[in-house]
Amino acid sequence: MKLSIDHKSPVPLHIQAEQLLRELIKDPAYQAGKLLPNEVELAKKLAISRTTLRQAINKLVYDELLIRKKGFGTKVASSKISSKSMNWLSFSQEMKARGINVKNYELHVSWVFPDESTASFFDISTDKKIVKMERLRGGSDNPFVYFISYFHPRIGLTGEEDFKRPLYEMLEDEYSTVANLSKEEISAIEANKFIADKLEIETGGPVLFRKRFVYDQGERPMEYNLGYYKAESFVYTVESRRT
Amino acid sequence: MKLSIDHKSPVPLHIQAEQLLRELIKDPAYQAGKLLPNEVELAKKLAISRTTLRQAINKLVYDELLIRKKGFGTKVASSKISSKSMNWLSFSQEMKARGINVKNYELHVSWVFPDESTASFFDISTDKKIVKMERLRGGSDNPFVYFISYFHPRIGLTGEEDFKRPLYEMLEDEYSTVANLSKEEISAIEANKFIADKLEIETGGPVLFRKRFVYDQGERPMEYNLGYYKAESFVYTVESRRT
DNA sequence: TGATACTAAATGTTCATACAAATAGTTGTT
DNA sequence: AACAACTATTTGTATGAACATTTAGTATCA
Repeated sequence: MKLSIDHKSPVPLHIQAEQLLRELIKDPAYQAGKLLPNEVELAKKLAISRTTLRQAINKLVYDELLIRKKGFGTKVASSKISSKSMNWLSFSQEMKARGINVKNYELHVSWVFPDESTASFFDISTDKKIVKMERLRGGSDNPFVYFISYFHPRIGLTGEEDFKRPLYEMLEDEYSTVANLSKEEISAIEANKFIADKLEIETGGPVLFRKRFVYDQGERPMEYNLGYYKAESFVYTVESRRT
Repeated sequence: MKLSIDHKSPVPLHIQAEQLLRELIKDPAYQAGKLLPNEVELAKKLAISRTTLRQAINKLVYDELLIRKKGFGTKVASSKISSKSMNWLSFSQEMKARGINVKNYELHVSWVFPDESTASFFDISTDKKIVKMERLRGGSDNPFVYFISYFHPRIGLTGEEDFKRPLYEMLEDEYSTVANLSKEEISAIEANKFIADKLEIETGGPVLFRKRFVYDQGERPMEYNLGYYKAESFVYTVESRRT
């Protein structure tokens, strides 16, 4: 563990300083409430300007890892929150764990032009086609979720893959692409006619809508997933703990 | 609405700039994706240094209200109200951080007999009254969430507390009760007549429903909270990472 | 047509410097 | 002992300057 700054590295100094601080504050003394070295001294020691050092500290303050007190000092925030929920089961695995047998009602793969928001997330242009996958899935009696997935062209999907396999397993095996981070947005919406037909409910009825932004190991966007869940049949659970 | 900086005000310039930007980006043109004026020009126009202006912009970028793109420009991030770290911040604090003024439309505290599931969660009998709090809250124009909270008798609430204060702050200060673990269930449901009336929507319309089971440091149940969010106006966000 | 090279414009990084404001402790006074 | 005034330390605010890097479009050339 290097606790110094490399001025020749292409990595910006404030990023290096931030990482260094993240290591530094693991020290039990700091965890116990000891004040960090003051900014002027620390900047001098690291051979960077106070401005640059503050940039790093600010980031950690934003992230609620550090607390500053004007005229006094900076210390580690006591009870840091970590709302990391483990939600890394695939849909089919998740259902299996609940004792529900997943049935695929529809599966459709196509090449389409991405819309604005999709292109923006992938950071590509809108006039280059990408792979889109649509799936209608559910229990043995009736469908209860409609998925739409878009994949980043970087992955190299052809559209001819075996999408009946668990998706992330296939991506990992065949394309060395591993999902690492998922940002999700859950909301309640009215079913439009299309979705209502698929889920066999009434138009205007409640639907749980989940957007997933999935990133690979390099924090690069890899999948954009939309899920429309029939209300009542799906509950999203989250567990978060103060540590 | 003043869109200029007062250099004589005791309010720091970067705070003023931040507030000014929050107003500025309400402009439909910016909401539609128009780039903000570039930093050098804008700083000159506001008669502050670029460094100070960047400090303000950085704050909004961190709050996910703005998106910067190196070599190109800065624009508004298109997204709705979300509850990113809502898990551990109070509702009002979270809204405040996003520049939304929270209004309390209704507040009602009462002593009631718990129903079966509530009593079961608290592990108490159903013939002992507990404190129930109901709140209708929202923005300046209309309500968008209805909360119902039940508290474990162990806490010792009298029902006479100042519920206008941030809830967890009050519980910590007055009753030494600290929330430590939260289990949540999110689903989409149809609004029944009662909820529809409160949220000013149609009966049967979509509502995002969140159940929270909150535990204290000793993992003992302390609060049971039900939240009914008006659809479209609320998005629940979760971020999870493989570790 | 299509690839390549260039360029203006914008954000990103870094520095040195100065003064303001709050804190916690110390010193002085009653 | 209680209160007030002072002080050293530390973070907060603000400036201006310079150069790096990336982007998106334009111009050039094969």
